Amino acid sequence: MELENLLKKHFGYLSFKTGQKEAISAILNGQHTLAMLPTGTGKSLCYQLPGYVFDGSILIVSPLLSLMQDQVEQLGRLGEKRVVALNSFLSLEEKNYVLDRLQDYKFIFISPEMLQSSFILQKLRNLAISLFVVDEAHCISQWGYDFRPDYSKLGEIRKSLGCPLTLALTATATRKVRKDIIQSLGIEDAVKVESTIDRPNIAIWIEEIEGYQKKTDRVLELAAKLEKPGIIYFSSKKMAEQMALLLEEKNNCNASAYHGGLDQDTRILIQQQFIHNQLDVICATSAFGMGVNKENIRFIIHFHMPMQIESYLQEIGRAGRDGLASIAYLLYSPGDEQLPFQLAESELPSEQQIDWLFHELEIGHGIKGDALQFNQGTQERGGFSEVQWRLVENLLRKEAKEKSSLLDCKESIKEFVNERITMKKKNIYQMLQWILSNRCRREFLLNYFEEQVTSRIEQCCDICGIDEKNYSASHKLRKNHLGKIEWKEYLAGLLLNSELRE
DNA sequence: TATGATAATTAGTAAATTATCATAGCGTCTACTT
Repeated sequence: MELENLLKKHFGYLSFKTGQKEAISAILNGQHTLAMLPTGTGKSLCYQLPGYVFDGSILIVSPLLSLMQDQVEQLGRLGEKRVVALNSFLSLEEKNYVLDRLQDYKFIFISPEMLQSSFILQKLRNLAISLFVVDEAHCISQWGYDFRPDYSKLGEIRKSLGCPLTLALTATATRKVRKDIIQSLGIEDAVKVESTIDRPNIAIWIEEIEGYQKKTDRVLELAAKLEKPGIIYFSSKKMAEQMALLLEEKNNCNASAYHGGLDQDTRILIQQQFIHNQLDVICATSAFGMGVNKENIRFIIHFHMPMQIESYLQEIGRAGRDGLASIAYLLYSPGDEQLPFQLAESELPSEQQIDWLFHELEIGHGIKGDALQFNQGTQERGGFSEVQWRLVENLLRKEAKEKSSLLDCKESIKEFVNERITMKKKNIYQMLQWILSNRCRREFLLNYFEEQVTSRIEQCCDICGIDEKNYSASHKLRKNHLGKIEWKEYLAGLLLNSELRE
């Protein structure tokens, strides 16, 4: 059957979006594929459609529980019942039930952590997997080295599953990250489907603002003026909370904070409220956004700078999925880069901590046979954070297998940590360089992803010049003058603006 | 978590030491698993 017919039959669409057809054709040809498709262009279709062509099951590695739930529901709405998410939401009974009937499921979603369970892996080995999918594959590169080490083990997992046909999906990956993904998964011969990272309907505006208080005032001003809904990104949970309160008090707008420190239920609730237009503004940390399919987000403000250009693009990419004009502000105060630098260092263990740990190992809290055993509380006494400890444990286990002496182990762990810190710092410097540059913002970003500017757009960036009025709430009112006018909100906005000027 | 203001304590009723409390603080992100 023609691909278009399949598309119509199972999904009700008449034509493919950019890149979808190329990726799907490659998969159906039996070629490993790395597909870099812009956000909101239906990446999931790239494995859903082949699911109806292939006989076996599709195994999808997904980074977030909420993302898995979303995908399960989405497939459910399309009338597909053979879907399951294998994660900790399942009770033990449910999990056993599912594991006993794996072959009955067409689409199986799973986290990289779950794949580390030998019991589950054994069950999966007995299953006919026709396609192994890594969704949000840049996580391999972004998280795999330290934050979620299980991401870096997907290549091994894939091998132990018999090297099934593989599809890696992502929206933003530099050439280096793409290479990293391909190497890590062991799919060197993969077909690459690459589309531009440019989002012409998102204007980019960078503003240098002296001091923290002025920045706060500017955010309040922007949030009052700009057409909503919008997201404001922070690198601090506390700041996100404070700003949400300020927005509610001073701007009388529906705002809420969102960060990893909130419990699961609250997070789901806030995300739902935002998607259903009950909230105008989300004050978030980097925890918010992945898998949030909201079409009409009109602005993104960065109160703090992200730690790398890829993260910035992912975050602003959440605006304007409907194709309408949207704007991304980044507010920079000299010295802001200190925060990401400190974060980068605190994620990894220090040299002293590593020395201390190896001293512990030498004096007998050491290696028994193959197993590394630490006394309880070693993590605490060494002052290791959860992330640092996980990283060290993982590295030790890996290095102990390969290296003969403790000293060799120590040196190679130090080397690894140094390399990571250098990498992270380099990323921050590049971000900073972009902020401080006076070249066209878009051109710089495109070049960073080794793309060229093909055409100049009218509403580009602060360097090329844009008309800020295009993005204000009152502009929308004029534009929709013949339609429904929400006077109450309009007047409230005017009032707030005049209050702010005083 | 340090800082500073105020209060309480003490063989010595004036001044130094210690206790208590409120407050500001260059600011610290990301997920899965039992």
